[in-house]
Amino acid sequence: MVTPLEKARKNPDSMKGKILSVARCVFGEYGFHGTTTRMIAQEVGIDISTLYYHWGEKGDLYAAVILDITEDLRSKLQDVERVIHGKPLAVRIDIAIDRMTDYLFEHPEISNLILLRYFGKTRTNTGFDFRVPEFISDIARSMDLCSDKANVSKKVKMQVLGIMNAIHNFVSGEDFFKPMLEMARDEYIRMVKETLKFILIPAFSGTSTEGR
Amino acid sequence: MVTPLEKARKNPDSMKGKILSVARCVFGEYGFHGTTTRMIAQEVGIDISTLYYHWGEKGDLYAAVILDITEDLRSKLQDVERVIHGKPLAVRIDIAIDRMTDYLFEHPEISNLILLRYFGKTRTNTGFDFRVPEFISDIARSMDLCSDKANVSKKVKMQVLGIMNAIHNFVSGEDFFKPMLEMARDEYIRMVKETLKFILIPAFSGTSTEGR
DNA sequence: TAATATGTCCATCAAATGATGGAAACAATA
DNA sequence: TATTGTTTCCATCATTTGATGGACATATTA
Repeated sequence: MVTPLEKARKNPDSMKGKILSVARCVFGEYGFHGTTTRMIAQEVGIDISTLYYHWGEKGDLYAAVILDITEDLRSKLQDVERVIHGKPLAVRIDIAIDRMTDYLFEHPEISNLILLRYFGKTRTNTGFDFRVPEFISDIARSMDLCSDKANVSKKVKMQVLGIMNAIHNFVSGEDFFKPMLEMARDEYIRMVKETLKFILIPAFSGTSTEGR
Repeated sequence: MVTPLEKARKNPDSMKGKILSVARCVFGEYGFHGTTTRMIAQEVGIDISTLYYHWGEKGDLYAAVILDITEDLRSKLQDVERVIHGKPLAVRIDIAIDRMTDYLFEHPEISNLILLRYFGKTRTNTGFDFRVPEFISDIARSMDLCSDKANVSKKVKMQVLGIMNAIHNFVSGEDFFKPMLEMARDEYIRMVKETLKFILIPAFSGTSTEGR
C-alpha cells in the first residue's frame, strides 16, 4: 500500500506533488491558521476543489506537509552524518553547521514549519507523529556527544535541541533579522555560520563527551 | 495624552487591563490568526462587543499586546542590567541567564509572542514598531560584549540574537520539549538553565570582548 | 432627582473560509 | 468509437469570524 504522500514525493511534477510543494511554503510562512486552502490553490493556479480532491481536508494536507519535511530533514541528517563520520568533534560540528545551514537556507520552510510547530498551537488538534525524539537521539549519536549510544541522556538531548534550534532560528528569522541588521542575504548566511560556530564550538570541543 | 495601553497597564484590574492580560496569553498560545476575538472574550467572561468597545479591532488589540510585552521585557532587562553591572563576564552571563529564564518561565507568553513574531507572518499587515534593534544593542552593552558602546557591531548583534533566542526557545517550547524528555516542570527549568550556561558561557568567557 | 456619560450585552451583518455535489473535460482502454 | 475511469472546475453550502447598532444597565454629576 502506497500512501498519498509517498506518491506525491515520488512524483513532484504531478498535481499532488505540486500542491504539496506549494503547501509546504505557504503553511511555512503563515502557519496553519494563517493559511487558507484558497491561498494554496491560487498559488498553484488551480481551483480549490482540485486541492480537496487530491488531499482531502486541510488538516490532512498539513499533516502530509509535516511528514514530508520530516522525511527530508531525516534524509539530510543522514547525509551529513556520513560526511562527518570519524572526524574530530570540533570538525564534525564545523562541517555539520555548514551543511545544515546551507541546506536549510535553501529550504527555509522546513525551519519555519518546525519552529511554528514547537512554539505555536493549533485549535483543531492536528496531532500526529513528529518523530523529534528519534531525531534528537540520532543527532546526538552521530555527533558522538554521548558515551552510551543506546541511551542518550536528557542532558545531551537538551544540548542537541539547543544546537538545532539555534540553526532553525537564524534560518527562519531571516526575513526579520536580515533587514534589522542591514545585511544582504549572502552576508547574513555567512554571519549566521560564523555566529553559530562561535557559540557552539567552544562549548562542545573543550569538554568530555558527556557534558561538562 | 494617555494611550489606552498606558491606562490598561496602570490599572490591571480594569476591564481594559483584564482583556489585555488574557489577550497576551491567548495570542501567545495560538498566534494572531489562530486566535479569535471570541476566544479572548470567552476567556475573560465577557461579551465579544465589550472587547471591541475597549480595544477596537483585533489588530489594534494585538498591537497593544505586543507593545505591552515589549515594555515588560525592556523593564526586566533594565532590572537585570543593574544586578550584573560591574561583575566579571562569566558571572554576568550566569546571573543574566538565571534571572531572565526565571522571569520568562513565569510569563511564557512573552517568549511565545516574540518567537511567533520572528518566525511567522500575518496576512493582514500588523506592522508596527517592535524595537528589537534597540534591545539588542542595549543587551550587548549591558553584557559588555562590545568595545565601542555607541556602535555595536553586526557580529555582536548576531551573538546577542543567538543568546536571546536560545532562552526564548526553551521557554516557549516547554509544552513540546518537556513531555518529549519526560521531565517535570522544575526539572525542565533546571535543565534549561544548565544547558544554556553549558553552551553560552564557554563561548563568551574565554575570549576577548569583540568576538573570537 | 434628572440628565449625562460610561460600560455591557443581545441580535445581527457581511465577508471569509472549509468543504462538497455535480457537470464538464480529459485520458485510457475495450 | 463507445465505455469507463480520472481529473478539473463552477456553483453553492454551512460555519466561523470580524465587526457594529442599539437597547439596557450602571455610574457620575448637575
